[in-house]
Amino acid sequence: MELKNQEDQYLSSVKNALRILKSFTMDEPEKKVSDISTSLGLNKSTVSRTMATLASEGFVHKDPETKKYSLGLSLLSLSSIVNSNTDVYRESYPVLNRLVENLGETAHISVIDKLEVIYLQKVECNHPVRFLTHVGRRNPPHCTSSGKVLLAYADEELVNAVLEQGLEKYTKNTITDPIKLLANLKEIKKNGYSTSFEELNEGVNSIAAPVYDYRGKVIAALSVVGPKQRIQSHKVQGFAKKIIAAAKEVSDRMGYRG
Amino acid sequence: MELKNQEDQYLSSVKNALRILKSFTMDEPEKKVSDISTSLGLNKSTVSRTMATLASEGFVHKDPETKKYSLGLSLLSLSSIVNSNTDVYRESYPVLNRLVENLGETAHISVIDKLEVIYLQKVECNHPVRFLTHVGRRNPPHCTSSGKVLLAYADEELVNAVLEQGLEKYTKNTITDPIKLLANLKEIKKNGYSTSFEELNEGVNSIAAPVYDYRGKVIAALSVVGPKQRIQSHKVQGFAKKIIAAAKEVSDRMGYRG
DNA sequence: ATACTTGTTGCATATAGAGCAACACGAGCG
DNA sequence: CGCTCGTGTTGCTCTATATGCAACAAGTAT
Repeated sequence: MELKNQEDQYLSSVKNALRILKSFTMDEPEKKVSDISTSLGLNKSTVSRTMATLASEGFVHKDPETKKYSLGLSLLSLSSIVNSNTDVYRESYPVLNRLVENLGETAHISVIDKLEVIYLQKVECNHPVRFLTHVGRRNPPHCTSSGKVLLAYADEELVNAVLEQGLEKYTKNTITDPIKLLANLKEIKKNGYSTSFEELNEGVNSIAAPVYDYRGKVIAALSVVGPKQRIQSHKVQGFAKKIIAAAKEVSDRMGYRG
Repeated sequence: MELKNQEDQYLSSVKNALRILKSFTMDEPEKKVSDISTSLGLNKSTVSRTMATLASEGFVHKDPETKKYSLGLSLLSLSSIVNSNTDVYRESYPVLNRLVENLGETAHISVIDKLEVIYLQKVECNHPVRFLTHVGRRNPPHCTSSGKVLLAYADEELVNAVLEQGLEKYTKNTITDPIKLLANLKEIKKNGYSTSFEELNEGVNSIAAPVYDYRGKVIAALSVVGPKQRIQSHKVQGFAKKIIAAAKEVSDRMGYRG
């Protein structure tokens, strides 16, 4: 008998519901039944009934006036549980706090999930903020300091998968040549930290260092982000030293011995 | 024909999946298939297949070593979208920042959802923190300053529903007598702010004020929380004045004219 | 006023999903 | 070390569910 199709073993109506949830984005946080039906290729009665079920458990909320759906507070509740169980989340918090006070810039902890960088933890500086990042946000790995440091220490197959999905150009500084990216990753591993100079957003620079677990595996990145006026090229060495030290401290608290 | 059972119109396999997700708690962030099967009354093969489907979309994660499931990062991503669409979340942020700098204590924005208080926004002070609250956390409304201020301005039917679900005692200061709570709510409405003196957690005090939307409806609470050594009874008037002013400012930014 | 779009819901039908049983694997115990 | 028990997976069967169609209601646009 032929090998079973992987998709055949999943519950299709549950899949529908999850795909509907994931269709909401920052750019489109409110959606109509008909829009979802069109974009996901599902019958409008299917979408309507699935939405009613999601709403009954608080996963979406229907605006009674506009009839549009948005994501519901049950997701917020569950997300607060996601992190509570993550060692790096808890152990990094005091370290990020001190780093932010020390450097005066916003700091994050992030990991790679499904070929993207996702921010688990954020401690903000006192400067007026522009919501460039936030916990839960996903970003491409090839043009963020977090992403590049995680790729530098990652398995070759993860790196290859990222290269295969393409290196999208976000600014004039984005590295889109695979050969140049691989060279950059090698340099990052040598330096022990990575940088991104306006590679994802104009005017925004960041520096990141690897966080190790007790087995010596790189499991997260600790990064600092700010405007290029405050994170200038000539300051990078001093910032990097402190960021590496902070990442080392988080690693130590994770049971790393190196 | 008899009136249709409300539950009959929901998709049962989607309901199962959502109930499984909601079964995870802070106290039990990791669960086994058999535990979920027992606690939710579902067949273990049903739970197993539902979990596999949830995992395929990143809503849960299976630890390959322990075989235990925990909530996945897709929930974190989606939760970051939940708030981006909330006016009070965006408008309150700079106000909370200034208040925290001014008072030196942690501040929140919260709302009532399904008879519970849920924290939408949190700005932390520089004191060592104990993770008493976090965004997404739910708390009972009858013994938190946020909850009490929201109840004070709420419809009678919401207040009655809260009374009907019972007033659980958390500390020796928790108000468990409905008559006393209603009297307290009346006083809160008169004063324009509420307090909680160790009513939910020992040693923790908080003060909250109502946030209005453009129609003059109370849609959120702005609160400040800290240890009783720093938020003492004799300081409440001074703190309350600043908290009311901050809540007023958020209300103004929401289009409130009052 | 009419036409169109959207969302809901009754109904029919096909199949998906639930549950059973068997199996594989690992843990615990004697 | 062998046996027992618990856990999780998966093949299979059967029925109840979920999907889609069509009709309808309501709102919007012309």
